[in-house]
Amino acid sequence: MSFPIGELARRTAVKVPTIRFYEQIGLLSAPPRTEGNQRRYGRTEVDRLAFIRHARELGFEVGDIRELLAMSAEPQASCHQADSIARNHLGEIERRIARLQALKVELTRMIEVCGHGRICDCRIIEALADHSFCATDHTH
Amino acid sequence: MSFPIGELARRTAVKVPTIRFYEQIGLLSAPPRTEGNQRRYGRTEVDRLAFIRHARELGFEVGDIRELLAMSAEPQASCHQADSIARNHLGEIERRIARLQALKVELTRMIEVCGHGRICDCRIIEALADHSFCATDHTH
DNA sequence: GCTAAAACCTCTAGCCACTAGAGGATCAAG
DNA sequence: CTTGATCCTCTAGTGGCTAGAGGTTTTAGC
Repeated sequence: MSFPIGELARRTAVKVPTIRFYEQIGLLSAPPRTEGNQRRYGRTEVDRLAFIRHARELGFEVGDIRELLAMSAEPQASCHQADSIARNHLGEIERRIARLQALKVELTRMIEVCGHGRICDCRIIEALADHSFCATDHTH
Repeated sequence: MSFPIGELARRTAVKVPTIRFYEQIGLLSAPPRTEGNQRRYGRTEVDRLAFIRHARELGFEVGDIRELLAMSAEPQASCHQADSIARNHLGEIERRIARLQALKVELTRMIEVCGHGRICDCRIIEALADHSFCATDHTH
């Protein structure tokens, strides 16, 4: 019914120092303590921490998670905001994918033209030195 | 022929504090100074910094760039190492793309099932709370 | 009841690649 | 010789943890 931090870590697959860190930044509230000052957790914290972990795995930032948690505490409110956070995040991920794919094209091209000889003939170093060799715009 | 840090920043589109930071971590060597202790740069530094910037834009880490710079200083050596750094980096990018695409699938699915009603009916919050709703494995 | 080991505690510092700001010196133009 | 832009160093902050020091509490076995 009441267990220490290591057990919470095992149940949620979140490391012990990370749990303490989440408490420090206010994602988890401070749990009751034993007389000897050790944290004791219950079922509630397992659920909340699993939620946090899952959202982090999906790439949500801590700020987003904070808002999502606040929303889930108000089940009568509109879910419009949750939807909007998720959509923004999706947009961000799509932008990252696009950028990485541009980089991939460029790197592949660079590697293909490598003569596998000496540095002085190598197009990799040359391509890095001169942006004008590039086909795509990979500036931030 | 010899210009201050702001001019180097303008020519390479690298910010002034970043240039000083690169000097601090040894990516750029310390340039000569005026009597009044201000840095003065020349053509060499423009090229080197442009190389660094381009490699960073392509997502290479500072450690990689250090090695690539060392290689470009030895034009007679084999370019095998440069090739290997670039290939590793490409692999890393491909892994990141794959992961982001899995996240995208999951997020899209989450957003589609949002009922646009109240939090208590919203599948976004529910999906975040329970990993078993997920179709793909997006654990690290 | 006692001992030993495992788990817990707090606190500080480190990671990466910068970025921001304070507080002061120097430079170039007019 | 003044003014304003640019330069200097230094410290601290960003995000999301992770690692380690140095010490205390808990728990299991005897």
